[in-house]
Amino acid sequence: MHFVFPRKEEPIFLIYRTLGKKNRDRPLSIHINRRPSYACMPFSNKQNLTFSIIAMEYNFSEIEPKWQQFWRDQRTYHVDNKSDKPHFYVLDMFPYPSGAGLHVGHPLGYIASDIFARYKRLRGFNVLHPMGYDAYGLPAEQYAIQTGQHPAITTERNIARYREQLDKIGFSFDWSREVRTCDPSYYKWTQWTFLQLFKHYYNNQLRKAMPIEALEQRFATCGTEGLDAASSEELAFTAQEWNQWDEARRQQTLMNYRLAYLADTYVNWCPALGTVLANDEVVGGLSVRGGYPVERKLMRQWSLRISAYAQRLVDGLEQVDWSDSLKEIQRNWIGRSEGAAVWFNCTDAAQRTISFEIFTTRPDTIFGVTFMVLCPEHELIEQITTPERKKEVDDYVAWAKNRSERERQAEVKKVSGVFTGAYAVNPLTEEKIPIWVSDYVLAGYGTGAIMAVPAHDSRDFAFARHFNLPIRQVVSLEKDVVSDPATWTESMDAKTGYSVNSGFVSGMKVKDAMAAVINHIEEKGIGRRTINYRLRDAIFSRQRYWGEPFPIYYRTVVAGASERCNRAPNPIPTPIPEECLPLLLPEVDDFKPTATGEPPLGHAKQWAWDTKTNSVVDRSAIDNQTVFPLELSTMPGFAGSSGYYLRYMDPRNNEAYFAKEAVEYWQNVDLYVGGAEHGTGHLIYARFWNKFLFDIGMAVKEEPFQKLVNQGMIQGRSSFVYRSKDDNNLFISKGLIKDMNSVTPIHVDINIVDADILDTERFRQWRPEYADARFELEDGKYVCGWEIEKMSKSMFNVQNPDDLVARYGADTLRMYEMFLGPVEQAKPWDTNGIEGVFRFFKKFWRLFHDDKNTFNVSNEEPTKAELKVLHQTIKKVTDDIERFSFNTSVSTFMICVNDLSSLKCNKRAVLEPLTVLIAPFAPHIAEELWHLMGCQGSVCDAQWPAFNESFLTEDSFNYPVSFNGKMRFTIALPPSCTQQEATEAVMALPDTQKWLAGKEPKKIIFVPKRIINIVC
RNA sequence: GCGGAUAUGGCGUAAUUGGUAGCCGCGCUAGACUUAGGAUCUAGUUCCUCACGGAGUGGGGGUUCGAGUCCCCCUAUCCGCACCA
Repeated sequence: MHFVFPRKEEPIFLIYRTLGKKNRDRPLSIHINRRPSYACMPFSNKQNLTFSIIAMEYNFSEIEPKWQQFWRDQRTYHVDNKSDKPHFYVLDMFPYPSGAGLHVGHPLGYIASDIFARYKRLRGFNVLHPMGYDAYGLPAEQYAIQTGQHPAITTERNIARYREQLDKIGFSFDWSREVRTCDPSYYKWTQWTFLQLFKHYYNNQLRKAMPIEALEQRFATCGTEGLDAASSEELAFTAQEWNQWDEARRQQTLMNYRLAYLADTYVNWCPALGTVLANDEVVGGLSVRGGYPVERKLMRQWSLRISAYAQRLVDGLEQVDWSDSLKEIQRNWIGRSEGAAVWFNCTDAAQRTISFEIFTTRPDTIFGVTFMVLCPEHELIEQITTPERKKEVDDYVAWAKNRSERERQAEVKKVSGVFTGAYAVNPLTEEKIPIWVSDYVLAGYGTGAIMAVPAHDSRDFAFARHFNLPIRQVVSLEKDVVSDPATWTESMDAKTGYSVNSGFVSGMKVKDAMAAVINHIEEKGIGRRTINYRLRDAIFSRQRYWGEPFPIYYRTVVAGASERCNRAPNPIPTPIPEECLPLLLPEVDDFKPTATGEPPLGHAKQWAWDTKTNSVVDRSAIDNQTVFPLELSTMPGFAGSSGYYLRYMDPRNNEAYFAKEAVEYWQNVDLYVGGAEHGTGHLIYARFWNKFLFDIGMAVKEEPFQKLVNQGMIQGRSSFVYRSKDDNNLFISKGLIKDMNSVTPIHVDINIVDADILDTERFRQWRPEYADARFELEDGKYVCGWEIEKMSKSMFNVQNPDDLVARYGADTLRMYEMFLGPVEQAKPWDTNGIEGVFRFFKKFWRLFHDDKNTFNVSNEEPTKAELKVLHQTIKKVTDDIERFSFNTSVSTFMICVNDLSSLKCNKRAVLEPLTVLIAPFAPHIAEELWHLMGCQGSVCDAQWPAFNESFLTEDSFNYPVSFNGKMRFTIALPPSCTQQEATEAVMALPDTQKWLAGKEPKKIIFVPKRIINIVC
C-alpha cells in the first residue's frame, strides 16, 4: 500500500511505502502535483501515522471549518421565543456523555432531525432545535469509585469531547440553550418537580393531580368517606379519627396518597451496583447497565405513583403520531387488563373468618376454582397456616424469598409450592377449597393471590397436574359438551365457547357469563368489576452519588401527649422550602457506600438541614430541634431526562422551570427522534412527568411528543462480549448476535471483569484465540477490535465518526448515513458505499466549476430539459423529507446531478435552487456554493424552491403494452389519448399481431397514463 | 407462550394509491486517459440460455385484466413482553 506524506514548503508529495515503522522514511518516488489542490488527510488508526492523497477539487477540509466558524460568528442557529413565523420544535434524545465518545450510531438520528429542522426553517418556520446532555449516571460514578476521579470532572471532559465531535458534523443546534442534567441551574427544576409530586395526590374522579392540602381538608371534614384517590393501600377512617391523630400519624397517612412517596416496597436490589433499579433497568433478572444479578428486597424507598396515570398513559397513545410498534410496546408495558376483584373467606388458625381479595380476568370460570394460591410474600400466610404445615410453609417461603430474580425467571417452568393446610370458601358454590403458596403468583401484581382454575389456565393446569389437584371443566367449545379433564394434555385458555358446570351461567357464551358473574358478585357485595395494570410505581431512590439530591430532610417531632407512651417519635420526610432550591449535591471524599451500608451521601459532612437558617449545615449539628438529617439517596437517571424538553424552551430562567409565554409559544415537541430502546423507560416517564405538569398548569399539552421517529440502531461490525443466560459463561461474538434471548451483552463478570473494566489479560488466558484482540469500552459493551492488521481501509475507522469526517468531510458523512437505508430500519454499519457519496459531491462540485476548478456559473436561461430535471428533484425531495424518507432523497440528488452533468448544465437558475434543496443534507458545501454564487446571508435562511408542475408536462407518454399482464413493449402516445385511439394505435402495430399469435383480444384494459393490457 | 415488524440481484436498497420489478449506490467486468491511482470518463452487470426466449420479489394457495404491493396458510429472521391470573 502506498501512502503520501506532505512536505512543508513545496507542493510536492513524497510517496512512501509503509512497510512498518522502520521503512517509513524511505521515499519511493516523487510526485508532482498536477491537480489544482490536494489535501492530505490523516488516514490512520492510532498506531500508524500515515497519510493518504486525495484529489481535492472539492476541498471539504477547507470549506467545513470555515462555515462552521461563520455560523458561530453570525449566531445563525440562535432561535428566539418571539417570532411572527409559525413555530416548530425538533428534538433529539440527548446523549449520555460516555467516555467512549460519539460513535457512528449516534449521529444517525441527529442527522435526520437536523435535516428536518433545516428544512422546516427553509420553509419559513421558527425552529427550536436544541441539544444537551443527560449527564448524571452510573458509568461516571463507577469510574470515580475505581479512580477517585470526581464524576463532575470526567463528565465535563466527556461533554467537551462530545461537543467537539458534534460540532464537526455541522448540526444546527442552538447551543445557547444547552442543558445539562447535572447542572444546579437545571436540576433545581428536577427537584422542584419532585416537590410538586410530593405535594400532590391523584384524584381518580377528576382524573387529575390535586394539591395534598385539598386531601387534608377532606380528611378533616369527612375522612375517607367517598374518597377515590390513587393510593398504596385502601384506608378507611373518619374525620374524627383524623382530627385526633398527631402530626406523625397524619403525615404517614398522607404518604399513602402522595404522587412522590416514601414507602417500604419490594425493589430490584442490585448488590453489585449497591443500588435499587427501576423495572425498565432490569432485563431478565440482570441490570441493564453491567449485567449484574438483581434480587427482590423490601426497602424503604421513594417512589413515583406513576400507576395513577396508567389509564391516561394508555389513552394518550391515541393522540400521538408514533409508530404502531412503539405504541404497542407501551401498551404491553402498561398492561391493562379488565376483570374482577373477588373476596374469598377463609378461617385462620383460631377459626376466625378472614377475607382476602383476588383478581381475575376470568370471573366466568369461578365455578371451576379447585384451589387458591398465595404469593410467598402474602401476609395472610402466617395467619392461616395450620400448625402441622407451618414448618414446610416457612421453609418454602424462606426458599422462595432467597431466590434471585434471575433464578426464579430461569426456572419458570419448574412447579413449586406448598399447601397451607387452610381452606377458603368459594363464595358462589360454598365449596371448601385448599389454599396453597407458590411463587408463580407474583406479589407485585393484583393482590398477590389468585383463584386457580386449572382447566382454563395453563399455569394453574401445570400446578394441578404436578400436585394432583382436581381439574374441573367449566368452559366448552360446544354447548353442553364436556370431556374428562384427566385426559387433557393442556388447559383450554381461550375466551371462547360456552360455560358448563357453572350454575346460573351454564350455557351462556363466555362473554355473557363474564358479565353475569360480575353483576352477580357486585349485587352480593363480594366483589367488583376492576382493572389492573402491569405498570408498577417507579422506584425513585438510588443509593448512588452522581444524581440529583432529594430536597427532603427528616424532621423528628415530639409525639403528642396522648401518643407519647406508645409511639416512638417518627421522622417525617419534609420538603426544604422551594425558594432554597437547588439543594446542591455535596462533596464527598469517597464515592462508595459507607461502612454501615448507607449511600455515598452518608460520607458527606455537610449534609443536614437547619430549619432556622434554611441552609445546609454540618451533620454534627443534628439536634432533633432545628437541625435534621437530609435524604441520603439520589434520584435515578430518568429524573433529569423526564422534563428536559420543556426546559429547552426557556433554559436560562432562574425564576421558573420555564416561562408561561415560552411554553405557550412552543407548546410541545413537534418531532422527537431517538432510539426505540427508550420505549419502556424514558418515554413512559417523560409522558407521566408531562401529564403531571399539565395537571398543575405548567405544560399546555397533555402529550409531550407529538410525532416520534425511532431511528434504527446502527450495529457495529465489531465483536461484543456476551454472557450466555444458560451457563453464565462469557463469550465473544463476531458481528451481530442472533438470539439475544439467550445472551446478555456484558462488560462485567466476577472472574474476568471487575466493575466496569475488563481484565483483558485474564480474558485472553481464558480465550487464547483473542490474544491479538484489542478491547475498547463502548456504550456499555466491550468492543473487541478485530485483528488489527486486517483493519485496513474499510475496517479501521468503523466506529468513530471523527475519522470519517477527517477522511471524507461532514457533508459526506451526513449524506452517507442517510443513504444507508430508511432511518427507522436497523442496519449493520459498513463504510463500503461511502465512496459513492463522496464521488457524488465531487460531481456536484464540478457542476459549478470548469476543468481548472475555477468557479463558473452562467446566467443563461435554462432549457426545458434542465428545468424538468430541477423540478422533478424539487418535487421528489420535498415529498421525501415530509415522509422522512431521506435515503430516497439522496438517490434523487444523485439522479439530478447525473442528469445535469450529462446536460452540462451550469445555469444559475437551476443550480441556485438545487443548492437550497441540498442545504439541509449538506450544509457546508451548500453554504460555500451559495456564497460563490454571490448570494447574501446564509443558505440556511434561503427560501425553499417552489415546485412548478408545468415543467414536468410531457408531449407523449410511453405506454407499456402487456399481454395477459406480461409487459412486452412500449408505445408512445399523446397523454390525452383515449381508449379508442390507444386501441387503434396498438392494434395497428406488427408487434401486437406477433404477440397475439393469431388469437383475438378478449378485452383491452386501458388505464390513462399507466398501462395498456391486452387479454387474449 | 403473547404482541409487533420484516423477507426483493453478490451487497445496501428503490418501486408513495394494485399498473413497465430492480431506481440510486457499492462491488464486479471491459475499455479510455494515465509514471501511478483510493482520480476521472465510457459501456456492461437479476438468474438461466450462444441466441430466440423463459423464470423471477422467503414458500404455498387465493382475489384481479393485472399482485413485491390486497386476503388466507406456512417458514425464517429481528424487536418488545413474559408465571401479570
